[in-house]
Amino acid sequence: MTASATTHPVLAPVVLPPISKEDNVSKAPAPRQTKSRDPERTRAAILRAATAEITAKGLNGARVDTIAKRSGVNKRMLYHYFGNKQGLYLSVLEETYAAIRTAEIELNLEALDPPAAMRKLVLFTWQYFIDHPEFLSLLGTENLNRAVYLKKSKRIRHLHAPLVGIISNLLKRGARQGLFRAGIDPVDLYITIAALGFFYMANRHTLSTIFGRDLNAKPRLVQRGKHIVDVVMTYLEPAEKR
Amino acid sequence: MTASATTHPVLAPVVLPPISKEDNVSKAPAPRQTKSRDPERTRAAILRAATAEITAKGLNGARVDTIAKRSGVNKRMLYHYFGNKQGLYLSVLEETYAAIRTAEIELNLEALDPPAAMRKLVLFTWQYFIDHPEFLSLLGTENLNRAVYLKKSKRIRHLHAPLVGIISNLLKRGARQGLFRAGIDPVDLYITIAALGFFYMANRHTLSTIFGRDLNAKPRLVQRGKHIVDVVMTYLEPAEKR
Amino acid sequence: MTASATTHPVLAPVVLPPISKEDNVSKAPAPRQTKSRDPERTRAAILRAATAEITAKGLNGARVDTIAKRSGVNKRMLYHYFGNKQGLYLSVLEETYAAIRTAEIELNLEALDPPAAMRKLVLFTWQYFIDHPEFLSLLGTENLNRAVYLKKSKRIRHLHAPLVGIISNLLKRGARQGLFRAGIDPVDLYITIAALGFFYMANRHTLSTIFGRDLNAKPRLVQRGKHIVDVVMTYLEPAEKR
Amino acid sequence: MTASATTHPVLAPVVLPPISKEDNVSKAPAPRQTKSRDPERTRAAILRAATAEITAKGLNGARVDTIAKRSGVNKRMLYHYFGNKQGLYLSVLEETYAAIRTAEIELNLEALDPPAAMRKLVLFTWQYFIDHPEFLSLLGTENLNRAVYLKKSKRIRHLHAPLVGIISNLLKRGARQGLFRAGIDPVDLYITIAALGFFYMANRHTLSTIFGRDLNAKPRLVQRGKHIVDVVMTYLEPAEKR
DNA sequence: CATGAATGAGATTTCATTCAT
DNA sequence: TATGAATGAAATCTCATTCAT
Repeated sequence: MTASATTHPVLAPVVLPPISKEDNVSKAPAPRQTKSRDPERTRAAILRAATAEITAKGLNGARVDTIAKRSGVNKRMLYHYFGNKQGLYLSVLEETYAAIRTAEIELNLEALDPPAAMRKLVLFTWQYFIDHPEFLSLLGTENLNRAVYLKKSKRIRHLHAPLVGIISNLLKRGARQGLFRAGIDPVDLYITIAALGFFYMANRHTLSTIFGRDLNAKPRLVQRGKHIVDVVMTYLEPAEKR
Repeated sequence: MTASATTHPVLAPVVLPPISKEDNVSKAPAPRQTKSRDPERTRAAILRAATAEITAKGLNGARVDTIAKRSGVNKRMLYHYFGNKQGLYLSVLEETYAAIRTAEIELNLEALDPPAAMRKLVLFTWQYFIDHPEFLSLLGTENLNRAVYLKKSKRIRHLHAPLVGIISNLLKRGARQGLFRAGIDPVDLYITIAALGFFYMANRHTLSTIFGRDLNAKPRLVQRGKHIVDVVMTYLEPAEKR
Repeated sequence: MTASATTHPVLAPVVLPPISKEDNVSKAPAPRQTKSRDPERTRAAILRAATAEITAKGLNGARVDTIAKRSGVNKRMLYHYFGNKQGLYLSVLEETYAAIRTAEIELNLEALDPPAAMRKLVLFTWQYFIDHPEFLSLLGTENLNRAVYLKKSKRIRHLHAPLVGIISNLLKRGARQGLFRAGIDPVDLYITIAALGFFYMANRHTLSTIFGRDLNAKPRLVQRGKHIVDVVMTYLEPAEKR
Repeated sequence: MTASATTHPVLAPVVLPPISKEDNVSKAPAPRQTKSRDPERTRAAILRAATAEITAKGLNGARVDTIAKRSGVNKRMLYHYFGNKQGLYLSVLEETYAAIRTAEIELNLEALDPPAAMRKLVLFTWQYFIDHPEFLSLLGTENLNRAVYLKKSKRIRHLHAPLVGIISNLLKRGARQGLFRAGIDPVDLYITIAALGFFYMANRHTLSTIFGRDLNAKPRLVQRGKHIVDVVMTYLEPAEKR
């Protein structure tokens, strides 16, 4: 069973709005705002610039000066609001995780029948990775650090209970209706769903090089989406159906 | 269909010998070798230390001084053999890629029937990721760099043709015998096989944190191996079988 | 000859009330005073916080932000009342010197017979150093600066004439009555009296460390007081008595 | 009993050679030594410049750039040899303490009769404070820091046992011969000896200002030396003699 | 009078690389 | 070949002071 083309977000693009597009951050310094005195705005500007810089170059490669310049804010403010580079990084991490977890909840999967809900989740996840390379980069950076920053953040750990609950309910509903295999662990399944998209997108540069294919080409992205749905839905089919 | 326990490398540990174990690199400086005058040995020592340092901290986080100290070799030698830090990184990258590709070829998959060969490949890949965290780290680092170093290396690009050939042959043989679906692309399939293990292992630190599970625990690794085989083999089954 | 215990301020504690105890300055910001509009109070709060911060960390180590926070007063007020950090420091210096000189005059030494008056002065000085570590710190800081701030303050220089007068009278009275040696210079003597306590208290941290004794322990302080009185009174005895 | 003028180090100047004169450190950068490659010399140059800068301005007031410039050494070397500013400060502290303790031992007090030995020690100490203002400054700085650096240094703590031993022996010898009071504690006495000179010299800037006397004037220094000897020797006389 | 965000100058520290020995 | 001291450029971070509100 495959995803129907009409609902496919890559073919019918931008079904799911990007939350914080990297593209919005221009390299040129923002026009001097002559003492804006708007703390929230300043904080947000720094965070936006930091996300772009850190996800592009990693925590070690990112330059505080560059972040300050891009955000159009005095460097000193960066320390005022975030303490130091690491504090800034932690905030970027928290915001970035919060964004995807919030978007997932807003999918409202409870309202759909289990297979449709599952396809929607799988495609959403895939599309999210396409739209948010910064999320992928950040995961890579954080894992290189053995998640030391993530472990410091209480906020992040509490973000994930809802996700597991949603998937768990979905699997139970599906199993009760005889549409899904029984006994599937929601965390295992989520890891598999994420894995199929993450590896492709996060490693698109090396994979494109070693396999001599442009994995970023739009048709390939569409095809990969179908493939992922295919793999997951096949796996979920109850045994008697096979 | 699941992997039989008797062939499972995690249960029957260390079926595949690690090629360049990170563990071998102690943090203490190597015993002074009093003018070793053994170029190959010096080169290898530098490379080993550099692999450990770079995969632990990324290219930007790695310190040239630390690499020199760990390898017990004078810093000047490092520049003598590898030109600069980037050259050293490139060599690390090449060696690391060569190791996995060589190991794959040595699996001798042509000698097995298609499903057995496929299971072997899937489990090998999974086990390799478990044994070689440095490979995962390097991929992460290199993708953060948008594969700029990889693209410079002619050596690496030529390493991958055999892999695609092997998988392609395997799929064709299986399809001819009615054991696999037809029309599966070998690159797509390899990406899926790698994805299912890579994401889990590369992101084990963040995933363990956000889901409150120790993904490094041995029983979970065994279970994940079975899950991956299950997903892949189910996907490969021909339609009429389902 | 030793000080009698009944008049000893350490044994009969808190004979002389502390004027600006460091202890009163809590590290937590003072409760927001919602637009106090009480200039004197504001000034005093700043001065108290500044004394604590500057004497704890020196002029260079003190932070204007910290002083503002501790005093519960806006930073701008600090500049309003004291001009700048140096002006604030100068005010702290003046207040601190004024406090000890005022307390000395209030001893009313003229009313006592010379030996009793001298013992009272010596013990007062010793006790004052115990109760006012901030005074010792400030002297240290100011001398590191070669007294440049002190020299700017007309107020401070005029504070000391009375002290010299009091000691001078005391010595003359004692010599006339045959109780003290003749020809002792009051400034020399005051420096000696202060020296015997100052060095012990100001350097108690280093001295405790290098000699492996806790010089801050109360019994030791009592004993040191006796020792100082002993040294001074022995020195003052007329030659024929020895 | 007073010190005889003929042996007085201020009158017969420089009896005791200064160990590390601040004067030797010129403010102008040392002539570029074109890659001297003499580690000991480099280390010493940094230490000399650091001692001058830190004792003149305190730890917080001292500038790493200035130290580098004055020592004619690349700033980076400072971190190479001493880790950071605090490490450099600790080394300065250790060297400075070691210098006075070494000089004390070289007095060879055991060879003199007790009163002569005591006078020599008292005058040495006084003269040392005159010749080494950097020692006084450093004590002040360190006490402002509550001796946190000193406490870290094992080296310094072991330097002081000999000093206490020497004084202790001296007092015992003197008491046995009926020349000194019995029962005097060597640490108490040393603190008193040091106090009488330290306070005068360390606080000479403030004291000169508030008392309107130039305490740095040579005749006054001579007189103060006599006074200190007088105070100490009077105190040590056995009771029956008085 | 009151607030605390914002600033610029300058502080400490880091690091890949070179070079005298 | 081998050593590790030395370097310059640039990184992160600090701080007294000012200024819009």
